[in-house]
This record gives sequence, structure tokens and C-alpha cells, in this order.
Amino acid sequence: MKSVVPAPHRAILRTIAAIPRGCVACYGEIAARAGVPRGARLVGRVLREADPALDLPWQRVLRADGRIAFPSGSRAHREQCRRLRAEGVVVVHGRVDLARFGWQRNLDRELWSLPHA
DNA sequence: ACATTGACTCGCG
DNA sequence: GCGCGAGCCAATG
Repeated sequence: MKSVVPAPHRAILRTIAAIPRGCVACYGEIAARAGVPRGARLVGRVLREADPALDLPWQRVLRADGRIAFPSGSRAHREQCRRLRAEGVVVVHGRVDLARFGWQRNLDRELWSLPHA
């Protein structure tokens, strides 16, 4: 029987699992790398429904501006901060400097703004 | 088939 | 910095 899990979903899980320790990646970046252009929201959905037993490095996934996706003050926000710092990532006011800790830093821009001026 | 909802992103004010 | 609107796409009701 064929897998009940769609291919893009699996590709996204693999990509997240591949983010190096001490690095972070934004949702759109992960989607692009997984072969799902404009799939940022899908990445969020996949993470939310992912089986905790997979031990995904979910803390390494941030918004495009380097901020943690969860509302500051929330339980999840604090937990993500804690996990990131535990692996050496500097978090200031719920934010990470992508220029320093970003995984793919630039690929993003090429894929999202096509008209390209 | 239509409307709403999100761990999203971008541009503008 | 913050809020809004628009575009985006799969899941849900």
C-alpha cells in the first residue's frame, strides 16, 4: 500500500532533519530546499502535526526575519529559545541573526521575488 | 463547491 | 517597531 503521507510532506521532514546543529533556517527556505516553492505554510503545518518521536530539530525553524514563530511569552517560545541556546545559537529578544546562524541565507530571495526588477 | 484557518512572507504606511 | 492587506497553499468544516 502506498504511503498515506504525500511526497512534499516527506521531503520537508527530511529537509528539517538535515539542518545542521547550531544553524537555523526559515520556513520558506526549507520549503524551497525540499522542492516545494512557496510552501512556507506547508512547512508550518508539517511541523505542527509531526510525530514527536521523530525528534525533529524543530527549534531550528524560524520566520523569514529570524524571529521565533510562536508568540513571545508562550511556553513554546521559551522552549525554543532554550533549545537554541543549548546548541550555541545566540537568541536576542526572541530573534536570531540569520547572517550569522542562517543555513541558506540567500537562496530565499531568488525564489520569492521573480520579476527581479 | 465555498469559507475559514494557519509554527508563512512581503510591501507599504 | 507595529499593524494591515494581499498572495500563498493544504487541511477542515
